[in-house]
Amino acid sequence: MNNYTRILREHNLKATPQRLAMANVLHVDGHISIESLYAVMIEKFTSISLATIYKNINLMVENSFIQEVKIPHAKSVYELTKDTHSHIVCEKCGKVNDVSLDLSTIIDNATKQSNFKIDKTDLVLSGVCKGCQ
Amino acid sequence: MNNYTRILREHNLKATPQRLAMANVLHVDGHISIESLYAVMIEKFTSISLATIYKNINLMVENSFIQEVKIPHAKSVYELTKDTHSHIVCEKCGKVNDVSLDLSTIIDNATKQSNFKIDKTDLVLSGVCKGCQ
DNA sequence: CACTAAAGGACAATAATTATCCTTTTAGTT
DNA sequence: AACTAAAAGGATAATTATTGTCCTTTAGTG
Ligand SMILES: [Mn+2]
Ligand SMILES: [Mn+2]
Ligand SMILES: [Zn+2]
Ligand SMILES: [Zn+2]
Repeated sequence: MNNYTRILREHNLKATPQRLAMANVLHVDGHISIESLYAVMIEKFTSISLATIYKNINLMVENSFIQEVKIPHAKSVYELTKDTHSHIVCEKCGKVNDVSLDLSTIIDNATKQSNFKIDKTDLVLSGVCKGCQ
Repeated sequence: MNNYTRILREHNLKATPQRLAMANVLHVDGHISIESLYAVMIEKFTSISLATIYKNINLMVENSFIQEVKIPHAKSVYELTKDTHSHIVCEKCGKVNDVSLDLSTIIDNATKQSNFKIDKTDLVLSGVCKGCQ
């Protein structure tokens, strides 16, 4: 039993071929939009329904197996949940990369300033990647 | 000629009553979703079309007169463009507040790590506000 | 292998956003 | 103030994105 099968089962989700393939695409591509995911999936499952993609994406998000990343002026992408990290997106080519940044000082300041109890950060940096400069 | 009239004209946008009212709502409410904005606007302009709201929102965004703020697990809100700042949203009541945070160190680190030329940050902190704790 | 709940697929329904087309208004210009 | 051209508004159709329904198939369990 592979890794994704186990994780899906832990959330009482059946490990269907479609779901395992989705997990694999997410693993390989890293950050992918719904429409790109569908385009890749339909290669392997010629009759997969877009509804299946949506239903599974939503289930996986609810179970924190994957996460949505909202990108300025672009469609959301999805990724397998991993340790907290930030994102950097290229305004030219749209590439989305991970960046590991320590936001603890920022969170401390924001806590003082707002009196919120903060438990999550979503940081997306925008700019131009090496290749596009 | 009031302030918003002038700003709209600078962008070659006609200062219609609808647009001035929208700007005013954004000024008063701070961060507002399309549907809330429409709900407020229709009080003043009983026959305003939702298409007018969308068309104006899009025009104003294109002209950087306003900005979209994407919120995790919720609909986007819009605000008048002002100095760069971050946002903090309450997961209980949905309230969105501004926070002024110095991200320069973060940007430096991210630049080193990614080799991107960074020109914009979108940071949304999530948590629980004072009133909801 | 048999059984049952869950999931997939086709497609209808809904929600969100944009486009079209005609009328009205704005921002000048006489 | 009346005149005009371009822009914007409103009604509504069209498109796009997402969700729901319903029936068939499959995964997981014994
Ligand atoms: Mn990531
Ligand atoms: Mn703000
Ligand atoms: Zn690039
Ligand atoms: Zn709250």
